[in-house]
Amino acid sequence: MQQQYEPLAIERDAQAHWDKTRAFNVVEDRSRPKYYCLCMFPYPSGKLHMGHVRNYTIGDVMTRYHRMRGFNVLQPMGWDAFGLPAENAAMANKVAPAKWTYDNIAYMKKQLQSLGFAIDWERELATCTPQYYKWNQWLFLRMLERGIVYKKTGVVNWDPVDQTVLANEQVIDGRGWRTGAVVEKREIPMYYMRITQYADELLGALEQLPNWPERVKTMQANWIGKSYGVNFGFPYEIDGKKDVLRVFTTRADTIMGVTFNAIAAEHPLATRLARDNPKLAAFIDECKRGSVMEADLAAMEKKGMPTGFFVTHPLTNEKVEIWVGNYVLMSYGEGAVMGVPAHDERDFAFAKKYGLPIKQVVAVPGKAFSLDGWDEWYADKENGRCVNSGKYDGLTSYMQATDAIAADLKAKGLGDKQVQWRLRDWGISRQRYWGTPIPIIHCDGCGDVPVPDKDLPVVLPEDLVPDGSGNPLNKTPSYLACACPKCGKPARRETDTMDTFVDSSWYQIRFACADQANAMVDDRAKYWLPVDQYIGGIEHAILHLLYARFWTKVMRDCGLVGIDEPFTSLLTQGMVLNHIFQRKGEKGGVTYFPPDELEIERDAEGRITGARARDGKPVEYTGIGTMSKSRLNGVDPQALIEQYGADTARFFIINTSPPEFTLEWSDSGVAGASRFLKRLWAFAFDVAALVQAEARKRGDQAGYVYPADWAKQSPALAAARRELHLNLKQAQYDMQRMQFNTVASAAIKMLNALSDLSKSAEAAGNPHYAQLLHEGFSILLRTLSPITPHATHALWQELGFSGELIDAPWPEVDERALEQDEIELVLQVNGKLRGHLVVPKSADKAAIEGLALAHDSVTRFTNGQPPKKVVVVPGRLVNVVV
RNA sequence: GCCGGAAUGGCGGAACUGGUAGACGCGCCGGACUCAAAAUCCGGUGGUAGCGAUAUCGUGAGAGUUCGAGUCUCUCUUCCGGCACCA
Repeated sequence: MQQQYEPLAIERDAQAHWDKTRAFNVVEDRSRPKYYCLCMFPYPSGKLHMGHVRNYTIGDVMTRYHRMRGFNVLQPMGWDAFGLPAENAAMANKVAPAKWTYDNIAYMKKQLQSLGFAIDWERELATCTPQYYKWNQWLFLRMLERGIVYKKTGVVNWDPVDQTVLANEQVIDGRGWRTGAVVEKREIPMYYMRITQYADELLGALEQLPNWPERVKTMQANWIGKSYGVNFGFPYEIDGKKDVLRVFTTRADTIMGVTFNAIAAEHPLATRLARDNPKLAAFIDECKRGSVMEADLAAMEKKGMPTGFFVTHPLTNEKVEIWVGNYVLMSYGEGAVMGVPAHDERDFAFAKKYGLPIKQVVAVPGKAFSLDGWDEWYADKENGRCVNSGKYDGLTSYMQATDAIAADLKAKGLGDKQVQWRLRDWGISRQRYWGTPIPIIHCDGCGDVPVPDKDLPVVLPEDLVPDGSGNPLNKTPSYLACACPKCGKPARRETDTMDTFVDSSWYQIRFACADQANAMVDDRAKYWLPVDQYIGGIEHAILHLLYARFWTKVMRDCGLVGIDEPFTSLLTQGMVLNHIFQRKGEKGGVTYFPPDELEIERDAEGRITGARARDGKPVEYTGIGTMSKSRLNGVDPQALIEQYGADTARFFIINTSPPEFTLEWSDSGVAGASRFLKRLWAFAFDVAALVQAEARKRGDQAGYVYPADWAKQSPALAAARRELHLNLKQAQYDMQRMQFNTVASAAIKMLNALSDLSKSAEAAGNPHYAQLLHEGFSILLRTLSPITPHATHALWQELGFSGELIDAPWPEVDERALEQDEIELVLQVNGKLRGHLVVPKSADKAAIEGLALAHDSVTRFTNGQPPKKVVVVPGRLVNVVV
């Protein structure tokens, strides 16, 4: 072994060893508790970025730590391999998406392996393989049978030049990203998954996820958006036909105050009324156009136009005019709202603007209603009573009146209480090539026919190269042509593919049995599921995590898995940030500069003020932000590993910030991490030499019997050993609560304590000094091993510890090492620190009080007067109150 | 607007159940080694006053509870994230 720290060689050897011994390949073992640690799998975009490295390092620390604690740990890895970027790359490079994707996977896998993650690579999967997506198709068909999948028309972005459907991210300022053509909205048939059927459970079960971050649960709850109210209708007659205008309201108690109704521009009634009203038609057009401009939406002025058409109030039979309002959303509720200006702030503003009547129907005692301006209490649900409301007068408005009014509406057959959700069903059809084929065949005679199970998978041809003008599957007769499974006549295959969120909704389940060719899941899933710890970016807080939860519940209801929730614990890691440097051009353009190519300038206190580029000219410092390609402030993990090694990269990432915080990149911080590992390495070799020399002197190799009472041997040794075990105790606690940065700190402190001891005079001649270093390194290397597995693996052998480090148990704290014969207490007078007091361990409260009161630091402040009170906190402090 | 989170030295951050604020790392300052630089090692490093022991102020602001508050309660400010003409 090299005395020089050469991370690349050390890491290569350790990785080769783990690989050869299949160290991280796991099988079900009921004799041990299992621990399934999963990081969100990467999209194979080409190469790893620092966010990946951080994500997988955090996961690896957890994996290795739990392994040491005796768990049977599964950490798998796979590839979220379908998706749009492959098609874009294909167009740019004229390579098939399949080849591009598989090449990227091969490269990124090498990168992951060079970081030394404890991954079971035998379970590796890629979602773009038929072995995987067959089961997307299979479950799709089961969902179709159960009515969870259904077909309806949906709106898509249509590029009229390329004759293709665009994803939302391909629409820039309302225009196609390639053609610049104004994007049109088109209605096409699509498949939907009835996630709304599970809305209640998806919302309610959030409470049973105590180990999910609060904000993720809140985001999901908002997204699902449950509200209680009443759905009812205003009868009307048009073209000789009777109908009702349905609205949803959370304030049914204010129905008696309705003075108008507003409907969305896209509402069918609006379309009908515009037929004989050109002014209205123009207004509706304006509304539809306006809504495209997302940015203005929030600040948009509330506008409306009367239609001259009246509906009947269901309880008073009064006539109520319909308005078209630009603020009414077609996509929420019924696309129509009742207008109660007296008790809704927005309606109030609308009524004032257009001179509509305002009718108070709720009163709060002691508050006066005025038409002059809005007051918060007008919308008070808690304290109001109904007024001007006929038979409802006097009822407490929200509770009693809502019930009474809903009952009356129900009796008339015009409405009832209803729960309204913001959540929509999940449209999964994508008019794209690089995705899971939807297993449907279109037959002129039989309609849409599901592909029979025996014909699965419907295999996606891998040699097509998209050119941007629509889905290439539509131009591939060999794919399109098929026989109808029902009647046998020639038919046409569906060419839409599934949303890639489908792929990632259940990969965590497939990892349990990735090699199972005959079923979607098998019994092994029962052992491994659910995932004990899931780790990934906050950007997936809503969609991915919600879809995965939904999918798990569907699989449960199909009898495929026995769990309700896929992820027991969730950790959302923070983003990786770096400094941003730029120079503004004469024409206002901005040029960015990579931080590592600049001479950084700092002020007297070390703050960055600016920089100088290689051309000698100044560059402006604009602060920190996420690493991004466009801002050139990304750090390439590959270069980092090549320069410093994986252990340094891992140690820096773990040590610099807690996992959930953002991580600010710092080149000097990386250098610091490297310095620590070099110091560890060099000191370990000194210790190894000393230990071997001692063993030779003793003439036995049998190892050590540590002395029972270190304190008697030497105060310095006892103090160092105490420091060691104190830090171990801290590291243990911090591992449990996933605050890994302080685990790294504890390891540094352990090394500092041992190396300080090596410089003390007391250590030199002490017969137990080598023993303490030996014990110290056995603890230090194990504490550090989840973070920097390679260097610790090599040093474990160098120091002659038995077995392999990855099989060594997590070290145990020796509580006796923490005990002290004398304890230093903090002396406070009136809560302020005034000095320190050393007392024997055995001293009781009275004795401590006596010593404290006699202490100089106290008598200085007491002026001989007796104290009002003395607070003694055992083992901590004495506070004298005067 | 609503919901969630946060605010601690020059910087990242530590302080678990209220009990020595600033651990550890980075940066900075000084020193050693060197012809010199890099690397490495040693020492210092919240502000103010003082040669010093020490005093005093100090965890976004203000109040409160307490012998004692970064930590608990209330009010406010700022920042970050999410959602939102949601009926």
